[in-house]
Amino acid sequence: MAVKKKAIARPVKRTPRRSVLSDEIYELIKTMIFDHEIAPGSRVNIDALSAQLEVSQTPVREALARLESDGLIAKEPLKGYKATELLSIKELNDLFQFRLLIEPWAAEQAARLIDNTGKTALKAEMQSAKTALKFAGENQFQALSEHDSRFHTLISSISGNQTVADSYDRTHCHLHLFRLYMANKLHRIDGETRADFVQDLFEQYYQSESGQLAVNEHDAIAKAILDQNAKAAKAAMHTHIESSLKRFSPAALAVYK
Amino acid sequence: MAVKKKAIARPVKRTPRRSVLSDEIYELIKTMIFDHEIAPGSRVNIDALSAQLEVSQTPVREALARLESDGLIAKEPLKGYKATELLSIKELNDLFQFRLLIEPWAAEQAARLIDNTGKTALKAEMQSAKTALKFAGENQFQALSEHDSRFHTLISSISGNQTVADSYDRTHCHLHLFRLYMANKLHRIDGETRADFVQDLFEQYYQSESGQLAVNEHDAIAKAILDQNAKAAKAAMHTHIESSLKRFSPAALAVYK
DNA sequence: CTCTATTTTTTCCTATAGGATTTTCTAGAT
DNA sequence: ATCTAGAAAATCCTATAGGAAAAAATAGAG
Repeated sequence: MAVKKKAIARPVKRTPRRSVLSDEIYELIKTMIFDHEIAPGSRVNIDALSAQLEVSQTPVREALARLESDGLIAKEPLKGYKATELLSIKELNDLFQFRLLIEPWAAEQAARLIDNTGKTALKAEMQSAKTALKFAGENQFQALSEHDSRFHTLISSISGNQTVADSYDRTHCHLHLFRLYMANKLHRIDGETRADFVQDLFEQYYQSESGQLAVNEHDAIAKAILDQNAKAAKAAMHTHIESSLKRFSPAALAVYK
Repeated sequence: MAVKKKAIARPVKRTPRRSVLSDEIYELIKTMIFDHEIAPGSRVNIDALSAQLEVSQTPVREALARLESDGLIAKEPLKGYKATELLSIKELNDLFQFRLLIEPWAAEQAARLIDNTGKTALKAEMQSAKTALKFAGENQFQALSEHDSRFHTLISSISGNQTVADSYDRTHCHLHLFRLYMANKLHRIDGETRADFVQDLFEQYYQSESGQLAVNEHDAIAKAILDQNAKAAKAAMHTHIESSLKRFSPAALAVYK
């Protein structure tokens, strides 16, 4: 029954403590990489990072270890961590080749195995895509990019094969693609004319006609899956990925030229 | 110029300090999972583990975070880490389905792109397989299992697509298969007759005729790749994986019956 | 002016202590 | 005898300090 009257004016920084801190930090750092707050190839200082995020080093180290497994951070022993570089042309092609091996099959299986819960989720996701198209400029890119990521993850999940779904998630392909986009955006701020050109190429991918085009392709995939037409779903996914690479390639080439 | 005469009788446990400690710990714990020193489904106590390995908690926590990304350890927030369970029948099938998507393509590409360095490595690996067949009993299983793992990793590497090779490595499929084998071996020690039956099924996979069979299939794959016959390499790999699943399935079924 | 060697600084890496949450054990009541 | 409630123990999770190694900077000699 001791009177607990410490009354320390402790800053209320951590409100109710929602979950595990290291998981939060993991997501935070991933977002920082996403947003180029941690630039590709730049070194990641553990002390500075933990100070900036106002946590101890331990959760930061755990998060970095996981990000290293994900291939987003590279560790050089006794030197420190650094963010991985942007995808090279070859790596971009490799990534899309990998997707061609995985995703058409996943779409095919999804068409075969989808249930009512899955159908509802898929319909809702396509609805959000149409909403996204109404935005303009940066918002549209952001919204469509997020839809794109959720769409592909959803299908690999509906495929019912967790191994396949996990292997797809671990490529973090949308994160890599978005980083390429961001790299150009930042170049543009520097006022380089070449970058303007590249930027336009990127915007072709999601915005205006091409944005509509990507959503149309998603629509074709979704329709085939909802109709449980496995063959059509597989073909539509294959076409979509190849188109997607074609839309990306010139932009990527320009970055490395 | 102070006389540094501390002369503490410190135990010489860390000889020359070869590399990074957390990497060492990562490999150590992975081996412990491999060998069922950490049994499937059992809890992993950080305090106990760090005491046992004679290091602090930090490198252990880093290693566990990476193993969680690998899917070998599961973290339940505020409850602790535990080793993942053995593969279920469905997960076993999913894993082999995944391999069917990846590996035949990898073999095909390997046949197209292999250079002299790759050819030398592949020949050497096949030589080691023949040596492995000379062993008996447990040694043979161990040697063939390790050859099997190296063989598949080598081909995915020669394919030239790092994304594909990484995604294959991260499935840790040989580790999972070996854990199934070990589970039976331990059951057998308990003297259960059912386990004896299962054990026999497993030994059919690698030992005696089946051991020879697996190596023969590897030989066919290697020959096709060395001949740079892409189509044959793809077909041979496909056949091999399907055969492999057939050899494993009855054993896995028996475990879960 | 350039190269080398030493000092300084940075940064990783490890160890230990304390707070918070969950689990387990014991005691009491129905 | 069984179930519930409270206390005790175990364990995870976070924070901070100190030691070790490598990188950077500076000073000196050629």
